[in-house]
Amino acid sequence: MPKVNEAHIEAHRQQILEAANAHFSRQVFHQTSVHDICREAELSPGAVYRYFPGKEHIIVATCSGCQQGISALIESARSRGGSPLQTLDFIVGHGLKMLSEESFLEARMINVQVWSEAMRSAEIREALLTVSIGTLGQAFSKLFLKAQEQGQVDCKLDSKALAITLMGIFHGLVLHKSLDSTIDIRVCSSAMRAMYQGL
Amino acid sequence: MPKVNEAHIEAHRQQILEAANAHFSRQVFHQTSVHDICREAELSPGAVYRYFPGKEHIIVATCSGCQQGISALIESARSRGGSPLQTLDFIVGHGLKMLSEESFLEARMINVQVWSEAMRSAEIREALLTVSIGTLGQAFSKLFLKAQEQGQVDCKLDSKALAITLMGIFHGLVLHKSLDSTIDIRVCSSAMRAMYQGL
DNA sequence: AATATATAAACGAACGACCGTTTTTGATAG
DNA sequence: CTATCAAAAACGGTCGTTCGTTTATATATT
Repeated sequence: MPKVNEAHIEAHRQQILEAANAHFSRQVFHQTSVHDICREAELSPGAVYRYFPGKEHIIVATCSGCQQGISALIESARSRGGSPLQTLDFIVGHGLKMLSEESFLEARMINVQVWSEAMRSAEIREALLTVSIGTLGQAFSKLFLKAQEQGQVDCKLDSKALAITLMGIFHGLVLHKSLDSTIDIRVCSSAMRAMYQGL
Repeated sequence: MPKVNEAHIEAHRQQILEAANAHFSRQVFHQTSVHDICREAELSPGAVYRYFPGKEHIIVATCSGCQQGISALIESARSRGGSPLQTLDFIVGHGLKMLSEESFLEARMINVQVWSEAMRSAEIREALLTVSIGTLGQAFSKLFLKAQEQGQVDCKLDSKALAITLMGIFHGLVLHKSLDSTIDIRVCSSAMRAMYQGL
């Protein structure tokens, strides 16, 4: 058997990760065995261990991968242009809509699990701090600062605090929606807007 | 040896739970073995299994126990009296202070773990929904409603939505503080107040 | 062009360690 | 003596991982 091309390797890694994700949304990380993942990916343990050094790395890869939704949302909000407040409204509105979608149920539950894993693994914690808090927080912070310069947000409020609070709301709502998928979180948008738009 | 005193039984259960908590704040639930808990509690497995039917029950008991802080805070806020807004400010202020305390680091981390366990165990999920979201949410909801009746909060906002959002902030901040204990979350109080006090 | 060889990938049974739980045994207080 | 509690060894089972083997294909040789 000749050496397989680089793209094929990445495809296999992706295939394993998808199989892992399929299980992670039904059972928790630590209730999912490597054999489970192998069966789902239709691969032998030997093959899986060729592409990942161990179960821990599969988990870490999963954790890193499940935050692309937020990054993508910010990117699309940025490219839309408009005033800082409009950008914020866009992120809040579409963020809440995204979290409310039925198809995001699995992603939400995995996200909560990832938080727990971060309490254990420094690597996962770093990834979370960089993306989920770093990127998002800085984006929000800048937007609030700009909005304050334009007089659209109360200057007495700390832009950093506003950013942390807004992020907190999102993460909190992810948790609530994971615990009870029947609650409607889209009604929160007006409350969130009241926070930064109360002139 | 005759049957031991009922109070003694509860004392032993508490001792085991404390030993479990000591480990849970350092290692995750599923990384701490029953033997670890036994060693910490200076008890044999046989003794531990006399007071708990299994590891799962120890985890559930821990989960249920780590939400007393919130209930106590609400109770003390209620008994203080004052206007709805004052009560809210009291809860927000003292809640943030509580979360910021160094001694709450372990409790915070365990809390995040509990959320993850709720994705797996219906029993834990129920407990969380009842206390952490039910009790707290209803308390907030009533306070907002009263405040609206008194014209202290914008009537156009949905009191339920305000309650969910405010809870979300708290839970989100628990997560943030667990990931990075250096951040200052007390500055968020003004942002939180702006949300419901923006007349 | 056909065959042989080298090499990389995949398989899957098996291993060893660990974990939650049980059971056996001994100690002790009434 | 008896009933209760605790200690400790041990058990059954599972899990992550390894490794000897097989399979498949690109390359070299004739």
